[in-house]
Amino acid sequence: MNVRTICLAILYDGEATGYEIRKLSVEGEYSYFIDASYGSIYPALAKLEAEKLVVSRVEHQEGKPAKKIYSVTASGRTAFINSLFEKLGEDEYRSEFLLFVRFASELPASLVEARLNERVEQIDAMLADFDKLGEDHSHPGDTWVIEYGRTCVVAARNYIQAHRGELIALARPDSGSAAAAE
Amino acid sequence: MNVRTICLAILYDGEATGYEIRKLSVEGEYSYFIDASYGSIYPALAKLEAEKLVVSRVEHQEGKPAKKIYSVTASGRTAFINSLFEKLGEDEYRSEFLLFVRFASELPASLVEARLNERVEQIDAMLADFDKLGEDHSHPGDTWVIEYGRTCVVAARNYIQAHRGELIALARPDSGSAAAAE
DNA sequence: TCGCACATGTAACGTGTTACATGATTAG
DNA sequence: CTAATCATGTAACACGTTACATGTGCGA
Repeated sequence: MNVRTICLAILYDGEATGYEIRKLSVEGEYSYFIDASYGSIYPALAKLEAEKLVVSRVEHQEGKPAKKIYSVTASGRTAFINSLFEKLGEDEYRSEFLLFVRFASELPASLVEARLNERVEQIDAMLADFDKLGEDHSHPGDTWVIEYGRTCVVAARNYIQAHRGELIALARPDSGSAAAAE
Repeated sequence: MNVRTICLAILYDGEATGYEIRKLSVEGEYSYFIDASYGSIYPALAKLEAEKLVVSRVEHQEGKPAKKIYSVTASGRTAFINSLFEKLGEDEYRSEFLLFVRFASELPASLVEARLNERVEQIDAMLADFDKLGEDHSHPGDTWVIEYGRTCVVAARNYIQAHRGELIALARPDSGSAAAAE
């Protein structure tokens, strides 16, 4: 799943500028698919325009830089939807957290405990984000996707809470008067 | 999480060749962290050796190409464990499946249903893999990681089964005598 | 007045993949 | 006889990130 596809997906729901697309991809509902930077979005949009899959119009604003507002063309819509008919690529999941966990036995118990706590906090923050995203679900499939995400994340949280003790027991006991990190 | 780190992690548990490291990263227990190709592993190993974090010895075999067996040095171990003390990078999850789902309302119900079925089958295959991996857990942290993975994947499977109807209802009704894909 | 939000874009760089080059043995 | 497994490595390429360049207005 490349930046190109994400641009088309976002524009499918309505026009947007490169600046807005990046925001959506980093903070918004699309942040669960990709994290794109300006350096990839602007060239992708330019290429898409050259291929006539999107068109742009410039809007001048007083006091702010001019905007270049993109929207999909009919052939852009067709191309995007057609791409969804093709065989899906596999999901990919990369986790530094799990690599850390795997080596818990080589690390001090206080560090393992601290990282486990951090992780639960991160999950709680994500859950709060999901709640906010769930409120304005402009796109019909959004709710399903958000609830799918929530379900997985809650399962992860429960697992951590239920099995944190086992992992800490595996870790190296803290020497002496370890009050340690929090 | 780069190839370099994965090489150190794998070698931490015992010596291996570049060929074996790739296999582990694609098929084995490390496939849940990364999918590395020869083109990235061999150069990474060479660089690691230049930095004295690993050493190699060549083993000649009759009938087969010579092997270059790598193992970590003391400073390699230290460097790896020290890197685990640093702030963890965030997990990243990319899913073409979820992008597909988001646009279910633009797609034929038969296609949506077929993809949902495929997905459940894929999850079942993963679950079977987890069972096999669970058998020989040489590393103490492995069991925890595998059970964490299993928990998340089972939650996803349950969600799909419980809410498949809603998604199919959202999709475009199949025209006419649609018996469609399976 | 300092830095942030708005807004677009490019150039250098990093990191990884795909395809190529090479070559023997073994199983179907 | 064909394909796969073992085994290492390089070169071309794709794709993306970081940092830079440029500039205004607004709130702390």
